[in-house]
Amino acid sequence: MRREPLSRKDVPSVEIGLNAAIASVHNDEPVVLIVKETADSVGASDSLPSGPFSPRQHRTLEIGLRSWVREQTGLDFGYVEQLYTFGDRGRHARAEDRDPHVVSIGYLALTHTDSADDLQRGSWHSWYEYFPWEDWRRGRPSILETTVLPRLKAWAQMPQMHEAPSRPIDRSERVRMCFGAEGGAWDEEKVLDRYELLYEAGLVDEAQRDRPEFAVANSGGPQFGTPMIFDHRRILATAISRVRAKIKYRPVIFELMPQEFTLYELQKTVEAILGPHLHKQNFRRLVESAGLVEPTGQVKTRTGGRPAKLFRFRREVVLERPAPGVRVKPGRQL
Amino acid sequence: MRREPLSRKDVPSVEIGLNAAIASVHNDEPVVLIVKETADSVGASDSLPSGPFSPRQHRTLEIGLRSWVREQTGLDFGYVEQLYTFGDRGRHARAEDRDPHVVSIGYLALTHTDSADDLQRGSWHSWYEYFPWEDWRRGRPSILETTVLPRLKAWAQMPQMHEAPSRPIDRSERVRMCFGAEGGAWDEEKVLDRYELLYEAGLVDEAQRDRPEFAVANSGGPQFGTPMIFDHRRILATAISRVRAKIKYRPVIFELMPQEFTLYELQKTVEAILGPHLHKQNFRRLVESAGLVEPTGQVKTRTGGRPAKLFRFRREVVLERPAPGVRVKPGRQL
DNA sequence: ACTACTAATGCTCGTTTTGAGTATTATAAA
DNA sequence: TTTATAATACTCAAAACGAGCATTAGTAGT
Repeated sequence: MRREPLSRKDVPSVEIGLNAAIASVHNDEPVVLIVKETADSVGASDSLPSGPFSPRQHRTLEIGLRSWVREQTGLDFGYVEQLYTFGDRGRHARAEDRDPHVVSIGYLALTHTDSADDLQRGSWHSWYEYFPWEDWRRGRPSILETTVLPRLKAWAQMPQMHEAPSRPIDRSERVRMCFGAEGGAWDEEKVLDRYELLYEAGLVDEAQRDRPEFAVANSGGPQFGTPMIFDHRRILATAISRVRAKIKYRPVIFELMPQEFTLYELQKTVEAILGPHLHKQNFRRLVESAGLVEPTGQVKTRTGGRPAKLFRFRREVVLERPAPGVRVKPGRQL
Repeated sequence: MRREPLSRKDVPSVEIGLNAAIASVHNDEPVVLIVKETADSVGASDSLPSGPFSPRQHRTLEIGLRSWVREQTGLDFGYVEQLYTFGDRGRHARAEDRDPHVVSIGYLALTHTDSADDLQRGSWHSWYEYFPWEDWRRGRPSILETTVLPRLKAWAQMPQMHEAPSRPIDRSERVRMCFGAEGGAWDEEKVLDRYELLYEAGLVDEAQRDRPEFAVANSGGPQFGTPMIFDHRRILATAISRVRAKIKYRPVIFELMPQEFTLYELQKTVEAILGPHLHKQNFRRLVESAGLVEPTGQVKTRTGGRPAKLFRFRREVVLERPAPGVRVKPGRQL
């Protein structure tokens, strides 16, 4: 039968939280803008700039987001895109905690900053404080062998009493899929999948916060990255996944660059995001032949060697090519 | 200064609408599940299955979505993913209409159906009823030359009084970018961009519904596709964009296939989604060498020619490859 | 001024992937 | 048996890619 319009009193209404993962790169280190927020009972937690959406004051969701960020940090950013809408701040948070229910919408913003920009509040933190296992800048991070994989394997071996016997993929398979153990390839885009697996295994602090009944069995501790308030670390993981995927088919990398840059600076920025593994000459061939950049005619000296030509982003490329981006192949090996 | 927690009475709360664009393919025609809904004042409009999210009854957003779809159509689907959260049902709807404010979350579901499946309510409609300019199955659709592009070009020429003089991209550029006029390539993924441009130009009926002051100047009429209730056509456009993009790097196409299928049936399904332009022999080489499928050993006779081997989806491929999908190049020409 | 060092840039080359054919084979229908 | 139709097999050139060597134009030190 057909659904009757709900009367005014029955409209189920919820609060909407807007959250911004604002990413930048500071001398080859990928960073995110963090504010400290006082959560209930515990001390100040790392938090993304965020605030509730109030339709009376904000004409659109994005305007609301920008005004919260401005108020909390003083930053005005350019590029922003919506990431995902999460239905519960901690996925396993118990029902009695959720009244009123909060739905959080995560956004990704990209911005170029240099030391001249002053934040009123908040500070830039490396991504890898929150996701140390994602830091492949100096090769495969040792935390994988010493901590992450052993704990995950132990979890995969645990008897699973309350779960359906015919799960589509079993725990070991999922560990292999997310972390590329035993011959599987490491996929730098699976940041969210890895975080969610660690959450499900009860290893990240947020899992113990949301499900205290598992705290003893699985004490994770700080070696699983710095925790964040509510579901903010999950939003940040989503943001990192999205940037890593998106620079391959959209020219969003230039949102992180100054107006003029050398090709090597561009490569270093890409590598800060994806992990370092690009062949310098081929990278240059790639971005030039794709028409992503054009020389400004200027050069930058004091590079330590031969002066480097300066380039700028060719905005017209979006008119010419269907999927302009730094088209590095998925799943290259390092 | 820091944001104080809002008191219970001040919590700005909104209604959340859950909307499902459920896609399938019925003999090489891409279809979406439509229900008829009575909007205020006008008659029954085409609508996506949808309903409000009520946290008391639905543990997660997705569970809420599934239960509305089941109630309204009797269908249980498998694969679903979130698309986007829209802050206003019609983007330019006037403020006084939005109380309480509705935020709609769009979902994409993919399902295989055959004639044996019976819907309790609702019916399958071709995508192209709503987006005739997207129908490239018989070459470039004539509606582009006869109707869409002339009207858009007229709009691009219009004096733009109230707009900022330094718009980053002007109207003509945007028409060219979205519709590939004058040498630009047609990008089959830009379904949403094209719909939003037509909305902004006041050509689709929804624009006139939301902004009656433009109705006279821009009467669009039914040649711009069948309109839908609220922002449902925008959600459908988002869904089509997403499927068209996603089958290229994730094996979601198999959600639309039966358990066993021939390679040509698979190709026809891909072409139903993307437009028909694939080279048969190369398509076969592509999916086989990517390990996406494996032969079942059976053959299908009465194909009209030589019997075709039957294949099934190799689920293991997601463990092996970082981005398994039908990796057709972006922006191939037909 | 000359030399050593460094990083940018230019170029080559073998391999892989892709696009576009032609040729062959196994059925159903006439 | 013939014919039509599609499935399947194979070929080949062009383009893209990965990896390396070679050259150049600066800086810093003598």
